[in-house]
Amino acid sequence: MDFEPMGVAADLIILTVRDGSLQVLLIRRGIAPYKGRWALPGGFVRPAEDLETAARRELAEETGLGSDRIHLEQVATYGQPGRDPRGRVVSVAYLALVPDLPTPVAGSDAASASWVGVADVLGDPKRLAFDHHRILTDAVERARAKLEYSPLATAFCADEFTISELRGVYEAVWGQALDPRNFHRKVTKTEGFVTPTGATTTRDGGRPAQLFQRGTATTLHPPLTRA
Amino acid sequence: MDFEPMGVAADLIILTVRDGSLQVLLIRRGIAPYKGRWALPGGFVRPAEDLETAARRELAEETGLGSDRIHLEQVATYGQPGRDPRGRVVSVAYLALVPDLPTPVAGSDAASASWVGVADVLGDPKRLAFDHHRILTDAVERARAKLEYSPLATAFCADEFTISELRGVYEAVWGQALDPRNFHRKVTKTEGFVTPTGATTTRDGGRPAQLFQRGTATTLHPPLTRA
DNA sequence: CGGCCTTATCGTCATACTGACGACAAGGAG
DNA sequence: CTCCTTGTCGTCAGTATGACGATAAGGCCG
Repeated sequence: MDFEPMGVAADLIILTVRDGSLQVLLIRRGIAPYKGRWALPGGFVRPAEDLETAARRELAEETGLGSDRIHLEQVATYGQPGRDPRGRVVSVAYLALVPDLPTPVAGSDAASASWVGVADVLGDPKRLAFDHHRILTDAVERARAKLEYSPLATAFCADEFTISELRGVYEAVWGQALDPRNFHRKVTKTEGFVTPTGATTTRDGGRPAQLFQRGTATTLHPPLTRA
Repeated sequence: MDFEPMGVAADLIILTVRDGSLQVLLIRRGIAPYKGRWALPGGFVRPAEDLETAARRELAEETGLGSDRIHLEQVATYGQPGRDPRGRVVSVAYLALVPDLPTPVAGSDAASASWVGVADVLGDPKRLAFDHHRILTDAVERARAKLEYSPLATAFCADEFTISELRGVYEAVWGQALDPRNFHRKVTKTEGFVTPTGATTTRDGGRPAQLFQRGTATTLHPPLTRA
């Protein structure tokens, strides 16, 4: 064994859909380097801790979401020398998709954490500390791609949701309007995507809509398509 | 900065298609731990080295393929405590797709490296050292998935190839026969997938076949479909 | 209460793509 | 020359998609 020891961190890209737009949870750094800049939440992996465990711990610390039901997946690992001025740090990025939280940022240990529109952040490559702009870019692209062929959009929704709410997720993530009628047909006819609960709601206004929950499918055949 | 230093390694899943089957390059370990067992090639990332640079260096050492044209992509990172009995080692896995090499394993520094059928290896969870069985599983699934929506299959082919050779790649990777006529139609009608060179060859026997090279497309719309 | 607004949901139709498979082309082997 | 092998083109029916009309069923307001 002859290796250079390095720091290993888990960084989180926590996405949600709020007010019709895709938003990411960022923290404002209180200390150098990049003091005062926005950054993705994250922290070092502890000695006896698995990578995903570290990511879930950070997620719980930042959002209060300790549930195992939160969708969390590894996106990529970034290890360019010099990406962290403090030393050689390799960062494993995890993507978390959470529903619109009642409590914006509960139990956060970061003094200033807040939801920021993804479009705004991606539009300004200098907004984020470290190489977090690239990490966010990659993570968002992953999320966009996965909506096509997986039922992952439901991870942004509450346990029960209407088809329009689900459509709202697609529109927010893809930044593109979808035809309500074709979307409805596609979603309800794709085996295992959603299952009706039998109940209805009028919370979206207009005619009462059926409520659905996530189905059992893990992939969508055939996929939904972006423009 | 308060972190536990860890070793960071780059491991390679080098895949090729030979004799109609998907094969992976493995080395037989000469030292403990797991002495005598098969393992994925790999090694520690050097202090001033980027992760992908480390992976390309290992690839060149194992196969003699130093070309930038070899397709190399990061798959995932594995960091379970205890996955390496020597200490805390986090491993970043890279998937490499190479054409059928004239020289099987040139310039290898590993005494015994060889191509092994992926199906055989995956069928025996105890064949590989460390958590390499899982890593290989993930990498192969990534490769299978990417053939659907990207022109990546061409990475397994020489610069010029026939449609049947390309089909052979799909059949080997997916382990499934495809209809030659429908495959031909699909590939030649998908914009930017392949471009004819104008030449023909009879190396596959039968009627002379047109030769093609990779096109410029990066994704296939719509994708090819597995069963 | 009745009309209007909003969203939900169903239906139609032309077009595109796919899977199954017939048919013919064009070399090589014997 | 004939057969065998592989390449390439075509046909046809079934399925999915995009565009969009039409109707359903609540809430709101006067």
